[in-house]
Amino acid sequence: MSQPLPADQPAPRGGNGRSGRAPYDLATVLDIAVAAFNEFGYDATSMGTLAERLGTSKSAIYYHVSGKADLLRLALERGLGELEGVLSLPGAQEGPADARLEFVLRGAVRVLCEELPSVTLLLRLRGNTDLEREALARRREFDHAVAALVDESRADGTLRADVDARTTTRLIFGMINSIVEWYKPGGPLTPEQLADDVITVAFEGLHPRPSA
Amino acid sequence: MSQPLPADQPAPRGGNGRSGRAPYDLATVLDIAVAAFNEFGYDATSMGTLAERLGTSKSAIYYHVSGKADLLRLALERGLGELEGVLSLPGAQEGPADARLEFVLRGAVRVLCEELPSVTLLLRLRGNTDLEREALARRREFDHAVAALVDESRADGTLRADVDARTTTRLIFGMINSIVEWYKPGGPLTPEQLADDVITVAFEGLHPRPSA
DNA sequence: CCGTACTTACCGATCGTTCAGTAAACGATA
DNA sequence: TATCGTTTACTGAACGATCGGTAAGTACGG
Repeated sequence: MSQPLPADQPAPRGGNGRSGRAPYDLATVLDIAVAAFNEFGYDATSMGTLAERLGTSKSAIYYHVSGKADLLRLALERGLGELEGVLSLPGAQEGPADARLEFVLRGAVRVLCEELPSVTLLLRLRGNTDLEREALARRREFDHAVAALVDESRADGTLRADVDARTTTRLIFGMINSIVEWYKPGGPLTPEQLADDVITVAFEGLHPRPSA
Repeated sequence: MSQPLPADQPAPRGGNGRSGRAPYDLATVLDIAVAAFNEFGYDATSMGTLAERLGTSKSAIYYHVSGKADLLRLALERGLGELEGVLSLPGAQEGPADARLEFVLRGAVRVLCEELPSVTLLLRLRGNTDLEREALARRREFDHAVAALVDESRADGTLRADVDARTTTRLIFGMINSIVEWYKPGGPLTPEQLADDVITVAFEGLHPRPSA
């Protein structure tokens, strides 16, 4: 059960024992679980709470997943997969370094907004277990790829060189990653508009430009 | 025991029962606890782990504090107090809005670096208990004060107006708050240098300026 | 009558916390 | 200086609650 990410089961229709409600599929259980993990924190979320929110018993969850860690694994896989996918897009591999950097940053903002719950979970990991440490390692690889683009852009003269490259990368990621703390999908701010704002603030700063 | 923050007890000297080691004071227990909370997360840190790191028994901790929540409360009080202190400094209350904004942002960076453990704890709260929610409310008040400075600066024309003020404030805070995820005190990067870098990136952006 | 999707009942482990007891140091007294 | 009572700073065992997870049984559609 629940290995790589089935994405969609054949849409079960029948009723369960007690009521006319449709049975849960893995996606539903996962959505509820990730939402709860983000609300209370992974460790502070009990399987009992999850069951309560699903309207079932604790053990019913174990029919769909092998355990609490499995829920975390599936969620992290979704977020990390999408994030890594940005790097393999053509816009991240062709063209001048600063254009690729902007493309990847825009892609990161887009994935953050589209996969908000799972990426939120990913960004709050503490590395307590092997599973968490593996996810953090993959996240760090993504950071390194962006850091490499920053280095290239600095060498090209399209990025300022009076601030340390490492610091620059971290501050920019800090800005982007903080989106998960306040962005509400469906609100007035679209992911595209937010990406524009992030790029504007990151590259041009808060001070008004004569050229802009 | 352990009410507002005694700051320093009269430095006990005697040995305890089992060895020649000096007894712990509240400050030591608090330091170890906050470090562990930041490493594993508050909920994932057990009193047993704390005791192990202190080299004592679980119950010994209860001689110094009333419980796990008390350790959290004391740590949050330290971080919040320092952060709020920045707002009452003269530089935050006199002069043009953009200068006050820069002063507060520099102050926030300084407090983050100086009180790294307690501020880190503060920034990772999920609001599961009344205690946590109260701390989050105080943190939000600080954010609002900065947002007001952003509004003023925009009205003065010293901050760009083509990005939403709320978004601006959040992105800047995202940048600054992310410092707790990677800053190592005692390293080559001093708090002052870091504050300079933050101000540079925030106000002037990553693109090189003709004027700079 | 078989697979699906649960149910109730329960397990051992661990959680934060409490409690009774105590060894060592200190201050006062004689 | 020897003795005594108090305070300080713990120890070790145990508490009830809750944790993640399991075993066995079962209603229902096909």
